[in-house]
Amino acid sequence: MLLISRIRENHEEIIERLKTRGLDMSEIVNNILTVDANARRTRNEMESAQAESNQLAAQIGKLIKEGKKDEAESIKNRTSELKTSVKELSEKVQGLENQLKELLYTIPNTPNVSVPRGKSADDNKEVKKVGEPKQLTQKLPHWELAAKYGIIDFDLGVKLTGAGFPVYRGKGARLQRALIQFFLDEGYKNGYTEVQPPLMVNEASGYGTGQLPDKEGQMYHVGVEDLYLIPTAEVPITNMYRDVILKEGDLPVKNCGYTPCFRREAGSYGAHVRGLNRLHQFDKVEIVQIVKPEDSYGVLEDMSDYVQSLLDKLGLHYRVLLLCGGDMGFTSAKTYDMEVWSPAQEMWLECSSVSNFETFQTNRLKCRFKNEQGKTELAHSLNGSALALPRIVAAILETYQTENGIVVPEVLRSYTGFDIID
RNA sequence: GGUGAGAUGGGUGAGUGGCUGAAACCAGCAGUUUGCUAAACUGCCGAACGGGUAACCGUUCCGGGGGUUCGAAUCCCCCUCUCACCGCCA
Repeated sequence: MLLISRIRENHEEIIERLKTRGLDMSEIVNNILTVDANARRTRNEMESAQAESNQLAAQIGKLIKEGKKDEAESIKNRTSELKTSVKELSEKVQGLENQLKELLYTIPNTPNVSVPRGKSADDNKEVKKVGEPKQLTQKLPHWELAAKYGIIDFDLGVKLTGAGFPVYRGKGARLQRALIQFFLDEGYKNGYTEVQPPLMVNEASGYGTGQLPDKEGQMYHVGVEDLYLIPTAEVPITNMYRDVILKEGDLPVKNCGYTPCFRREAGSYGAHVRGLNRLHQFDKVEIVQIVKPEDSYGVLEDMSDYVQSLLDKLGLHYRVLLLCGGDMGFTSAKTYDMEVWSPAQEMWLECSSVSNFETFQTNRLKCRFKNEQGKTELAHSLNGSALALPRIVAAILETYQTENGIVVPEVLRSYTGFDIID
């Protein structure tokens, strides 16, 4: 949620920035300004009525103590008048403030100045490409390799649960576990504190990171207990800092965590969801940072570099995209996507997304810190996948396939305990 | 699932109708003093919103919502959550 104070001060600039997303929000922004002015004026009226009423109530108390009952009674008439007008005004204020909130919820984050204009993925800017597409003598897609070596069983998952819930077995399961461990160890080496959060969250957490109210349909809902299965570790890990005032010395907060992620992915179908490309349950290691505002863009680059270092170590061909305004998430001010090359499908697969949310999340979360002047100030929040497993597994299987089997990348061997899947 | 207790500021925890935005203690900040990785003493120390250049002023907030009252942390109703004991159980 954008800060109302920022809209008051810089509404022209905000409208301009939002054009980067291909949106014209001028009408809504102007609407907000009117409603806000209205709400403030009404609130002022209400507060002065309350102030008078409070004062009179204090007087009455005093008079009663002094035994001047008659005087007290005469003042009571005036306070009951005030009481009704306070009630009316407060209802009006509440109405206006709700209206304001509704309007604010509809405005996405303002893209940073470095974000390119654009409407769709076609307008994303490739900022880096590392490696070359692997030249393969055999070129089987990962789902065929998975079947050939018996490491991932999609049909069995359908039997147990449904499409999008694969069963990993044998070396497939070990490879999964190796990747998770590798990513967590790398995170630890880079100063991230590991967290094992709950896999279900309550409604308040859903609102905190913005999954609720609009993206309700994306999450699995456990009705009996009214809880949601997490779509990403970002939800519980970021919500740890909901309603928290950090000390300046606590920043930067650097957390990483492995969790399974659950996504309904309603409406997805077709060839691009084949195999591991899109699942309802998948594993991911997430990194989250809470930082001082002036540091957040430097940290975004650090996090992006860190994610790239993982892909480098795995020896995969990848590229880094700076997302254009139209392709960025609602809450992000700047996002880099990392896409890994799938040599058999001959397409790029998104495997990480690193974003700076500035105060968009922390405003709703009320995640603040006390700055040097002793003032509480909203922190900036960032997160990124480091990394999401399925597409990495797909890329590894396809990239390292040989006639003799799939060669395990060097860095994983101490974790897997084997160097070839055959 | 059953029974009982509770929800107060960064933490512990007083407070049963006006003098309480809230005692005390701890933590934190500033200073004084003695000086060796510290003690003693003094002062400050919640948040949000609005107004003012500022000092400052006003309003709201004691789990959430509603009610009684001139006046509610304190009384009444509803909800949520937490804890303890019992039952069940990885």
